[in-house]
Amino acid sequence: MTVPPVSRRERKKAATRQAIADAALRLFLDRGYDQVSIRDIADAADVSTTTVFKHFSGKEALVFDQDEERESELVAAVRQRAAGQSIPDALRRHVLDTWLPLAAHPQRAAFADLVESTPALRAYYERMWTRHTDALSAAIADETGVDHDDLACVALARFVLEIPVLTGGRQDRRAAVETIFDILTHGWEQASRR
Amino acid sequence: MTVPPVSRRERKKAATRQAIADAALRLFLDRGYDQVSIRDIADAADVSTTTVFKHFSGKEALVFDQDEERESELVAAVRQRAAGQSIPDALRRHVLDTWLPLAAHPQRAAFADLVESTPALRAYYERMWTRHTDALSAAIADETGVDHDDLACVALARFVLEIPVLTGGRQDRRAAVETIFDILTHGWEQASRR
DNA sequence: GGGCTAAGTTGACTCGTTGCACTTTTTTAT
DNA sequence: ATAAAAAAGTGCAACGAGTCAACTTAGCCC
Repeated sequence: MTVPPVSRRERKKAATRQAIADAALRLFLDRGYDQVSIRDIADAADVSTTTVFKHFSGKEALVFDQDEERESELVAAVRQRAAGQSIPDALRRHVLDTWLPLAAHPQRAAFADLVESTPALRAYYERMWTRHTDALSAAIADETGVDHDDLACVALARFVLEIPVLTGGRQDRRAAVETIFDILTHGWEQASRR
Repeated sequence: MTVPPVSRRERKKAATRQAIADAALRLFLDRGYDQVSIRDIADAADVSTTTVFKHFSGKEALVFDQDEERESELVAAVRQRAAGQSIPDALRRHVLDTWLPLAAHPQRAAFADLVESTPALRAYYERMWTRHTDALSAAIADETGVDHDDLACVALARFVLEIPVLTGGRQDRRAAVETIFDILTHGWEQASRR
């Protein structure tokens, strides 16, 4: 997975970052997002408030600690897809194989509740995904051999990234993902038939 | 359009609201969103900062003064569509006829720049539209005769509401809207064939 | 050991936003 | 018409998020 930090300095840095994230999540789950101030978190992690912001870009980022690398995985899923596989199918596979397991984690229930019940976190969560629209649509356009800002590619990318939000809180997530991809696949085939 | 306020009180209220919105827009276009504080706006409109928040829910809402009634129009476009017209076609008509003229306004250029160049405003703009997902998808589900939380309906609603963001800043907006609806229409027909 | 750099601290500050207590204006009921 | 209720607005103080600049500390490298 992630390479363990080498120097003592980097190890300590990672440790404080983790301490902050842990304290934050514990307090959030305990009291609710809005009832916890940055100062509370800093105190619990035994650091100053400014240090918190040195490690995290804002209060919302404390909740979604393990982001990153999703974008590159997504782009890779398109670029290195099996020969003869269509782009929507490659994305479908990737979503089913990679995103679904994440949502299945057991302790995820309380976490999902927290996000769902806090408007600021809902908004941040949505943006987190759609932020990758440009990278994904560029990859799709490249592989399709069309212009980089081709609208059909942008739309496909955007709609795929909308999946976590749309399927969130459903009982049968797998079926939900399939439903969306049925729509996207047929729409896409039509659009690229020109 | 909007009925003129009846009582003197409502007239005055509307006047101060307008004064605040005008001052805000002027200052924003002049100096940029982040370089203008609520206190600046309050001073320019000659009211107190608390009064500003009595009229607007937050700083971002000052920029998008004329929201509202879009949701009901959208729902009506689906519910009262011409006999024999499919739901995606009705939505396509509504988007082309109602949303495109709005984007064509001349003074809209500087305004669009402001929104585009300010992350907080971009985010607010996107939420503004997707906020209507529930109402629209409920209408679609009703008209289709399926369950209220049918995923295909939610997806269609969401994707339609994504159109302003996706087509923003394109040279030929009309063509862009048509492209998206081509995708959605074909996907939808497939999904509802069960 | 000594200099360099990055992590962390401290405290003051800005800004969005809310709560509270108070005045003024408008509406409504008597 | 007048008193009471309701609504709009004001001023002020406060809170929390986030930034900034100056400083201390600790790990790194020669």
